[in-house]
Amino acid sequence: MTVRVRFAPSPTGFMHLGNARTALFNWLYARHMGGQFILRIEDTDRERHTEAAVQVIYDSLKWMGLNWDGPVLRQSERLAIYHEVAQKLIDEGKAYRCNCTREELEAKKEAMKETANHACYDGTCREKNLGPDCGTHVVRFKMPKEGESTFEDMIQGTITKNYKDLDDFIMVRSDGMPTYQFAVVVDDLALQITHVIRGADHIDNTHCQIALYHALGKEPPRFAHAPRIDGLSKRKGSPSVEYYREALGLLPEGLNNYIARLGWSHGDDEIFSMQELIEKFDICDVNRANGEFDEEKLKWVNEQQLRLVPIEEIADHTLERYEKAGIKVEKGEWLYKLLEMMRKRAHSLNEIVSDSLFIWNAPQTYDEASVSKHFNADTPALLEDLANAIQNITDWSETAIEAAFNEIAANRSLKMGKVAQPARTAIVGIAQSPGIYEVVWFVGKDETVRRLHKAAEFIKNR
RNA sequence: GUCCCUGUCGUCUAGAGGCCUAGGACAUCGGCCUUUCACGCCGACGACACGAGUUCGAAUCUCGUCGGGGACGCCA
Repeated sequence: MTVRVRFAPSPTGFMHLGNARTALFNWLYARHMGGQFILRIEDTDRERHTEAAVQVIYDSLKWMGLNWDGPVLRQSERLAIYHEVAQKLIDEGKAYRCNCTREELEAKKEAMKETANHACYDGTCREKNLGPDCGTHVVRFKMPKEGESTFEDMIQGTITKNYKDLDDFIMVRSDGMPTYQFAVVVDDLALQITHVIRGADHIDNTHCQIALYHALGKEPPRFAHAPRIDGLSKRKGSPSVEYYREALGLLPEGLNNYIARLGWSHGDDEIFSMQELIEKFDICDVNRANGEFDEEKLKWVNEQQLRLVPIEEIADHTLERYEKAGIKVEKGEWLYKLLEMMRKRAHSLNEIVSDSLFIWNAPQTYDEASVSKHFNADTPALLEDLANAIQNITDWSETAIEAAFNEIAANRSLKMGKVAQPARTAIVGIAQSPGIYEVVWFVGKDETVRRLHKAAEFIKNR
């Protein structure tokens, strides 16, 4: 039997990192097993469900590289089926209508909290056999009263619960919409889902759902409940995928790698390509305890990925960012060479772009600390000599540029730092950049010469 | 309150009774490299929650205690 898993988010308007990991685990398991990964949108009820919110899910998944198989299932389009199944269960005496009002329920629940240790529905309508004409009503599932419910979770192991602690949960609301609890089972059955991989907050629900499967005469799928990710909600903006893509400028491989390793591991391995993740991931290897989110490590993992992915991909991710910065670049050898230079030292895609803008934009001002450290009365002459040496270069290569620098340093008996740092400050605006020869090469001969003279003037006029 | 799950360095984890004086990674601290920043390299610090068992032997098995998380919606 081929593995069929699904990711079933409700469109809340942003992709929470916990959800993203659930999606990743499902996707990895499907790809690892040669199975299928289905996307389902849980949009029963809820005013907040907008198309924009649905689009966020698509965008996040696409960016992460988690492609889904087949059409997307929308719960809102399946109301007839839910009603049909509900009716069948009522006819078989496995579900019943309940016309208790919310107020009555509320009161009973309060009363029960005083006397009993749990607050289940008291079963007022359970044996009434109410017909469709009983007024405003919901449909409840008739939960077994005796014994216990047990299942083997692929991550958590054996999980047991007494039926007496389980409720006659509502399957169909009074407005006719199915509840999550009910719709999941109907849909997972329709989609022939074999493995349900989701967050651990659904563990208790699982017993209800398994009871439903049995009532429908079906075998439940296998369940795997992944632990939660802690430490996200306190940080502003950071729980969503968009934040890591935009504000932090991460590579999807970086986020995926980190998120996969949070709660899952493969020996001492830390860095995985997507392909390696698919090969090595197994849902059984996921840990049981909650994990604490650590942005520092995320950044480090991302840095490693920044050095590993194909340079063309780095280009794809930076093109738009350059455009936003007002720079027009095209994919090609020159850009790849630039990105190779930048990726070795950058921590994010954003940094690759922002730290390389000096190539197009001459410094408007000079960093104060760099100025006081590297500019002095002798500097103008030095920079002008250097400008002349560079002006005389005939073959524009890094070797030639290096030779020019060496010549200046030798003539003046200066250590290279005494030449390179003032030059760097003059050309970049700050005394921090990639190797100075590379920098000069990218800035270009004429522009370098211009900037050197300009800085010399600046120092003289101070 | 009731129920469910969970507990190895600050954090992510390796570990499936002897290989563990507990390994790796991030962070931190120190050093090296170097024309700067960063990278990289080397080193240091640092944990089996606690208490009883079982066993020749326990981080690994059992029970209890304490701690952490979750569920108790006509939300998903």
